[in-house]
Amino acid sequence: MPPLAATRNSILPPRGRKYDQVLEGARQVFMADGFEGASVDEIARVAEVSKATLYKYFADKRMLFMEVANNECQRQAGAALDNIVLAAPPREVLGQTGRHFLGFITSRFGQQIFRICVAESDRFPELGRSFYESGPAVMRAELACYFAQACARGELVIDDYILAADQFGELCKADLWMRLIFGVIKEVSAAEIDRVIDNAVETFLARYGT
Amino acid sequence: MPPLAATRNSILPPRGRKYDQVLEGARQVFMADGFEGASVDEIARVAEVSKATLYKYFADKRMLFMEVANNECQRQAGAALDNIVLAAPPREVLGQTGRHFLGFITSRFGQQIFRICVAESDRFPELGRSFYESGPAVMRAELACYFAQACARGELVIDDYILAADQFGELCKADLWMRLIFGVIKEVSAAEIDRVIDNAVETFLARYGT
DNA sequence: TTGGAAGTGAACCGATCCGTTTATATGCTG
DNA sequence: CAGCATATAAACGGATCGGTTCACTTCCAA
Repeated sequence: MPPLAATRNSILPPRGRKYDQVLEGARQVFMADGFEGASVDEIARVAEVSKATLYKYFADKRMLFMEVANNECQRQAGAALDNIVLAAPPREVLGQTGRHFLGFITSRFGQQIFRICVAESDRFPELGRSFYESGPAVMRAELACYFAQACARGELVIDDYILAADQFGELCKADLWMRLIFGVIKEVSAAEIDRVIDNAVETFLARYGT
Repeated sequence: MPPLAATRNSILPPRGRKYDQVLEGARQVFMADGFEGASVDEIARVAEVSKATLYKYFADKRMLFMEVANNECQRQAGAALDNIVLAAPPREVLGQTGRHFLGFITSRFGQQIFRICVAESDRFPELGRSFYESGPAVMRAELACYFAQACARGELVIDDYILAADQFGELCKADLWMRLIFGVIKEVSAAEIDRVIDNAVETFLARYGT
């Protein structure tokens, strides 16, 4: 599509502020092409905004990227583990949590944000940390919190909640994630997810269950 | 070091062929800067070779990179798990293997090659697969092989060797690796490694031990 | 209506980089 | 010494990209 930019935003009245347009366009392009791969011109085009306007709101490409990344991290942290039922028995909680977790990290979106964070964490040292704090660290804390309560109820026996949470998280990946990241497989079937999660729960409870 | 290229290779007689110089220079630069970050001029400079010579041996930058990556993968696969003693008891074998594995993936080199494979597996679809096959897949197979023998001796009870191997590999990371990749921590202490590995073995044997 | 802020499109600058070319130098072989 | 393949330095072409500038338009509020 060479020119074609004649779509105009005639339908929508004033529409959201230009700032948001830029952010949304940047989100799309960065997610699709990474940091280096994304060109500011393309972002401006997708955002249906002139490059001059873009640079009125964001000092440079790095700042724009950081803003997008932080937004994504926060959004993701929000929808993380709302549905954890602290009173339910371990087997059920672990299964649900694991499935949710695995579902996210194997999603197209989860993969892409991980890719970018890994690739760009040299250029943006804060990016990796920020992502970790608002992503994996949150799940770890929530899970540890649940473990504490389950232990109090005598349903689990754990000395190091944090390490146990880490172990469960890792068990849920069980190579599925590795093969996805490296493109050995393109997607995972529901059956594979079930098998991995069930076995993760089984192994976890073998150690920590009562 | 601006010019400084006056070192000349006077000391070494004919030295390895120019081809190898290029490959070695490319290895250094790619490992340090990634694919996009590495400039061909810098590679030629580090390799102490003219750019024209470089392009006589390699069609383009991508080809050169693939060659470097494949070499690294093979080299790494070789030094993988030579020291696995198939007759030793599980607790010992798992501990040693886990320590070796964790040592590699937390090393500067292991981190860097992982970074590059992740970042560039869009551009080079074969790269990720190649790395996986000659890296994680090898350890998985070796471990599964050991499990089979240990089961035959009644030391372990495992129905799915592959999945068990994956689980152990994941348990060995236990968030340590994640924090490294994202730059949350810069290096891991020996004590942390011991703690993670010991707990990985413990959890694994709780499920599969006899 | 008017004036100023906000937005636009396009051109432009400087820098980087890949890959090629050219003119020269070096070293090996007969 | 002659001849040829190989290597070198340096420059260049073509392309991309980040970021700026500028002349022009649109919109809104006083």
